[in-house]
Amino acid sequence: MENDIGTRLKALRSMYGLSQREVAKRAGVTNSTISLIEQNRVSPSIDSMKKVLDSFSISLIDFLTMDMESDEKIFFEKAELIEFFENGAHLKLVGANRKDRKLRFLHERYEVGAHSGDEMLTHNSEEAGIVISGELELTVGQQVKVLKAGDSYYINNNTPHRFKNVGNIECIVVSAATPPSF
Amino acid sequence: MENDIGTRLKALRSMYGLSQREVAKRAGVTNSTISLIEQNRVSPSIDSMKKVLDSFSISLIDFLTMDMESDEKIFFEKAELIEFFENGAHLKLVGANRKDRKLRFLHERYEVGAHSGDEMLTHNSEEAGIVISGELELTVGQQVKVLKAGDSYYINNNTPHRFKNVGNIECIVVSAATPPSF
DNA sequence: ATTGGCTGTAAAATATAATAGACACTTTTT
DNA sequence: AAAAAGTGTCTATTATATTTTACAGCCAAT
Repeated sequence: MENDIGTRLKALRSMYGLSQREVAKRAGVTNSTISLIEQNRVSPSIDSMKKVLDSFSISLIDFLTMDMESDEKIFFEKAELIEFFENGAHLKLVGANRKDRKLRFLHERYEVGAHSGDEMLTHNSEEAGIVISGELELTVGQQVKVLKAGDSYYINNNTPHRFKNVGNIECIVVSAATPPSF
Repeated sequence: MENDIGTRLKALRSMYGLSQREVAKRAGVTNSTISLIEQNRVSPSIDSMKKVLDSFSISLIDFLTMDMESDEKIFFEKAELIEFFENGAHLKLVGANRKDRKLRFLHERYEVGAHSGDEMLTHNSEEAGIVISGELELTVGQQVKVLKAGDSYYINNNTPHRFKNVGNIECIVVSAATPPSF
């Protein structure tokens, strides 16, 4: 990011939630100086700039190279998560736009009688989940269990498993796995 | 390296072999400014500093992080190369202090009748050399050749070879090999 | 030898950064 | 509600950076 000194300083200060006066006090300069720099009304001397950055305990190099804002989206409204259909369930992936995700975090919706299929699923990842509403029959290896709202599961790496909604209402599950398979 | 702005600028200018006036002209500042900065008499504004560095086409970040001087020694006087004895020859290795050398560059001196021994030498490296003075009998595999001043050789990887001074004066050879075995 | 050109530094003048104090607005406290 | 505290910006003043001009020293050319 190639923005000017003033914009950078304002962003940095905002990251720390400090006022210009607080930064100025810590840096041993006046708050007017901070204001003038942030407005790019002056080009600070290197010594002054260092004093200001010392109040954040960062170097001039770090200041010039750091990424001031992440464009990773943190909050998603319900309507924002795009639903897709896989393994008998309607799935919504949280953080689908994130680079280098370490998690696959899903909202799963099973209609009455829906199931993942006769074939067992296996993934090279650990998975955990919880039933939010409805009843889910979960088969893990040779074990079968009907999970109700509040019941949860944790499946190890490469363990065959499958799901089925055995209730009379749709079933909602929230699950997570790492590393992500998608 | 954590030295001050002035010292850094002076070192940078020296690397380019430019005068203060030439740098000033290119940067669009006065030579007095350059002088004052280099003496650390002033702390330049960030804008001024950038103008100066633009004349070298480097960024402030690069300026603050670059290594101003390499401690690799480039020139060695004759007396500086320490002589050691190996394989019948008195050897001097050029650049012995260099880290991560890719070359073994030797000055070799064979006394009259000296030789590398009955055993053939093999190295996992390619080697080339030239006879500076005297006569060297070089055996490479089954081939034998007497090399005089100006004659040279190139030996492939792992080819058995040996040397012998068959003249009546000491023989001088300069050789190089890569990758270096020492 | 003298002259000319190049080099970096110094002092005075000018320009700009930094300061001190005031202002208007917002938020919090009483 | 009013008062107090907090916020960033503005203006005039002070401090410091930058410029202009001059200087001394060194080296090369004549």
